[in-house]
Amino acid sequence: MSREIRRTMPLLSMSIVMQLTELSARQIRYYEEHHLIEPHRTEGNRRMFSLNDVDILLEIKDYLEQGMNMAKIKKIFAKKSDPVAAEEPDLTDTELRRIMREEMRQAQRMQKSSIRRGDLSRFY
Amino acid sequence: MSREIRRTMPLLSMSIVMQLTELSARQIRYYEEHHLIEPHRTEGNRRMFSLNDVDILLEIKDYLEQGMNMAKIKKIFAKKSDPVAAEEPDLTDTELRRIMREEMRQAQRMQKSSIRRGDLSRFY
DNA sequence: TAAAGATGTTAGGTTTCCTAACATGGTTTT
DNA sequence: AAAACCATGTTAGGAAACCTAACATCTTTA
Repeated sequence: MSREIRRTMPLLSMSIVMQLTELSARQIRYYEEHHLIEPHRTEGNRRMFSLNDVDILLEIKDYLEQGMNMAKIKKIFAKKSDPVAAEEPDLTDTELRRIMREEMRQAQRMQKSSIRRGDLSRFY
Repeated sequence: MSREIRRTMPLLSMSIVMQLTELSARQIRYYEEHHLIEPHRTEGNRRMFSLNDVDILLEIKDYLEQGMNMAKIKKIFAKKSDPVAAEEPDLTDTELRRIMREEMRQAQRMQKSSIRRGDLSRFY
């Protein structure tokens, strides 16, 4: 049957994606600006999202809540879709510096959290 | 996770249901009038359909293409959702007569088609 | 020929979405 | 500390999609 629902079919309007993800329209459009999603467009230029888009948005939301910034998140997705080309990123200087900063922050966070998780406090 | 997509979640706007089913908006609204579907409404009164609604619409379309009329189709769905109460239908006389007519026509069709399938023509 | 059924079409109004711009409150950078 | 940047909010003006209600049309039935 061709009546199957594919993850990439553009089925969903802005409003329901907002509901499903609990993101604002502004946020969703902003992430599109950064090419993290590329929703389909109707003839009348309205965005139509796929279930896949929703998944990506939820992932983005998760990263943001963990304190990552756009630059870092972009890098993650770039690595996912093409782990090789991700070695030599074509990012602006500013973005690069941001990423490195974020990288360090993440490292710190990992330390802290793993201490909590593993309860290594006895070593201090 | 509550991130699961349920068949009954009202996710789909009119336009994409039109695409998925190849029915006109007029038709879809008409079938709603006859209570074959009951799409959810947004705060702004726009219909939102579930995947389940789409299935039902496709089923309706199928029946229509087989030559059934609304009255018959309604009866089929009534029987499905409540096979017992379907015994004593509270339909208008007109609808009832329509159904009986349709019933006979279906009987004829069944005969014809089963003849073709089983190739009983040798008995004639 | 008139009634009923199923769908098309049109009109006028409302909701949802669009882009573009400016506003804002944190962070960085200088 | 001032300037720049990031991520998001907000607003304005316009267009697309949708709504209901009514009338039109074509088939089938009475």
